[in-house]
Amino acid sequence: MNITIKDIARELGVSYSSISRALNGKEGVSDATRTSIVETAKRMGYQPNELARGLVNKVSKTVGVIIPDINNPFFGEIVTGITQAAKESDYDIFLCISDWDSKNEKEYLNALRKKRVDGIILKPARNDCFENYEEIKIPLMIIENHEENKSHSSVEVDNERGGYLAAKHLLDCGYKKLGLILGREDKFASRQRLKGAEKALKDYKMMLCPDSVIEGSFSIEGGRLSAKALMEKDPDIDAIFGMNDLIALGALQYLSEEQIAVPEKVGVIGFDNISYAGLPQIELTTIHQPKNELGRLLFENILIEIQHKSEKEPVRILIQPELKIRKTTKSQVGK
Amino acid sequence: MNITIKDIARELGVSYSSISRALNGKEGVSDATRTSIVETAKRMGYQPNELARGLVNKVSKTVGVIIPDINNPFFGEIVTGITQAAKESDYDIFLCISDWDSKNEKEYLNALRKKRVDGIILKPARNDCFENYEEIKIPLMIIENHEENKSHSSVEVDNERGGYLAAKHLLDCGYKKLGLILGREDKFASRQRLKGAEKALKDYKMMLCPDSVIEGSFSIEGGRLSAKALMEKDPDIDAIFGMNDLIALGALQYLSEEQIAVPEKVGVIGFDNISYAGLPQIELTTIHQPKNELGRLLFENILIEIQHKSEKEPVRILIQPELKIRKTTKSQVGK
DNA sequence: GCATAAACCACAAACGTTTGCTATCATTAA
DNA sequence: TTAATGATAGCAAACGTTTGTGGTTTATGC
Repeated sequence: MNITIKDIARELGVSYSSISRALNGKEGVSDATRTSIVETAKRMGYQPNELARGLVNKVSKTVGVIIPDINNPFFGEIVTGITQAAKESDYDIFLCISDWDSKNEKEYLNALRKKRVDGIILKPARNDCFENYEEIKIPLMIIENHEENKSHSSVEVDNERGGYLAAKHLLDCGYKKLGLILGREDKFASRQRLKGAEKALKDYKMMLCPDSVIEGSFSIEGGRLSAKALMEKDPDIDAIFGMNDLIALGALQYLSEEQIAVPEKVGVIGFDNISYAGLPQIELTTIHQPKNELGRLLFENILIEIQHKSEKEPVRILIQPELKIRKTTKSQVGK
Repeated sequence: MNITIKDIARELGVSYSSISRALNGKEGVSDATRTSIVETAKRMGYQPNELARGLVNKVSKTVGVIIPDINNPFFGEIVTGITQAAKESDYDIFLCISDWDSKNEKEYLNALRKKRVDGIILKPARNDCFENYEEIKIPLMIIENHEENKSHSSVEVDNERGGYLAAKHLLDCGYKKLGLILGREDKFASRQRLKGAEKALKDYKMMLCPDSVIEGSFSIEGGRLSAKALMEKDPDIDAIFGMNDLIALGALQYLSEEQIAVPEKVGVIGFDNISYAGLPQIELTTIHQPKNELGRLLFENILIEIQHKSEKEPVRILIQPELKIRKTTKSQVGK
């Protein structure tokens, strides 16, 4: 059995309210008793029961993080950023993997409510039914929020701008016919990036034909399959923009299988800049997202929401992405 | 404020003990009151306070997981396996990242104790001071336990066998002079793998010269640096065995920078078989560990320990690794 | 030496549950 | 009709904390 405040009280012959006050640095105990309490608490190996504390304080010093997939390094790095920031504030995090399934997401949301977490950081499994989040009365911080959800705070990269940068780069390289692979798991972010890409094309007086846009899944295998479908439908495509690096990696895999030269015949660009994209064997051109920083921001802002729970306007923090040119695209012409 | 059992009791005019019994499926309430209770509980959106339940039940339905680095896909996949298994048993997991630092590990261990987790799954940050774990009176499941720690259960791959398989494969390919890069973060696993490698060499009447064994860090950059140091010290080395895939990836990076042909001039083998090792651009030969399964086993066994907390002999579960031949080693001669 | 204030500390209620015990009531058997 | 039985339901204590209130001691000033 764990030793409690009462054990210490009995040991020292004082009331247990004094123990609590002494250990929490509150006034109302003399220095003498305080030190003796602190000392014997340490000697007896006392560890406060956070469940009991949480019950009376209504604070659990815990936040929940719901992400779709920890094996996607994009989320891995975000989680790293979150945990680093959390540790500095003595928070612990519940990790929940939704596997891109809103049913799981809902179940986790419920579980976290029962565990009385102070806040939740969430990447929506499906970015369309954010009405679900309304009934949660816990501070919520959303990773890549849907445009129309004005009632929750969020942190995200400027997806439209990222899409613009990617497409513009491809065109600057001299590629003529772009193929896009969207992610079916996150239609919203994908569409924003698509929107940016269309803007870039328009700048160049070009248009996207519907056949050049395809939807696949956010994984290497998904990217491979989609690239295959895309190229078989339209062999003239000479550049592929994958909505995340995993998809781009899959496209690269398909092209290598078909022995299509990259970047000469076909250029490839991704999104996220996961660490493996920088490997010398890969050298994927991509749009960089500052993932660790994103994680920190997420945690720091949920902390603020927790502290000013009452009323605070939701914030929407937008980070600027950066084009990271590597070797899966040709060097830009005329530069 | 969250609605409680008392609110329901007031609403229905029954005592709150009945509410508890009804909602937990215990006997002592008639079917009629039970259904009416269950119904209004749902209607009012009641969510039990798990902190309060934990306080009286002394069970939090929570396990802590302490790993060094979530960005290493090896741990990412283990965590995935753990969370999948945990979800099936309605457990939530606290994720803690020790960053290979035992100070952090200790702090997390303490935090988890305070939060009254039911069990802890832990990859030691330094596999040498396992005495620390003695004082924790919570069921513990160790990932790759130190040989001499007999007092805690563990799950691990047969590291010695894995090292043997790796070295034997290199020799079977015709490589003559092996260089090994150990991981300084996990000296114990590294040494076991080294031991296996030495055994293979002995089978071939060969020996390892001390200069061919170097210690680096478990990261791509660490592998690159170590490979460089190794080859500069002894340019005759024609095969590198990295103690994890990250190190091997770093070695590959160095070799590519120096334009040394892989696998013709130098062969490379890793350990873990992280997903990126199978990419067509990489095709790293490695020793496969069934990471997802490992995660499941870890959770299933901690559950058993939790349930039979009293006295149960610690178990040591050993999984067999498998050689995964790809393209960073020559094809085996005479086969 | 006494009144007053300040400092210290103990008591008890509260947080939201679970659960052993007891009281009530209806049912059944004698 | 009565006593015994069994099913329901309520009471209250407990889990380990925090904290408002009030009581006791000590110091302070006159």
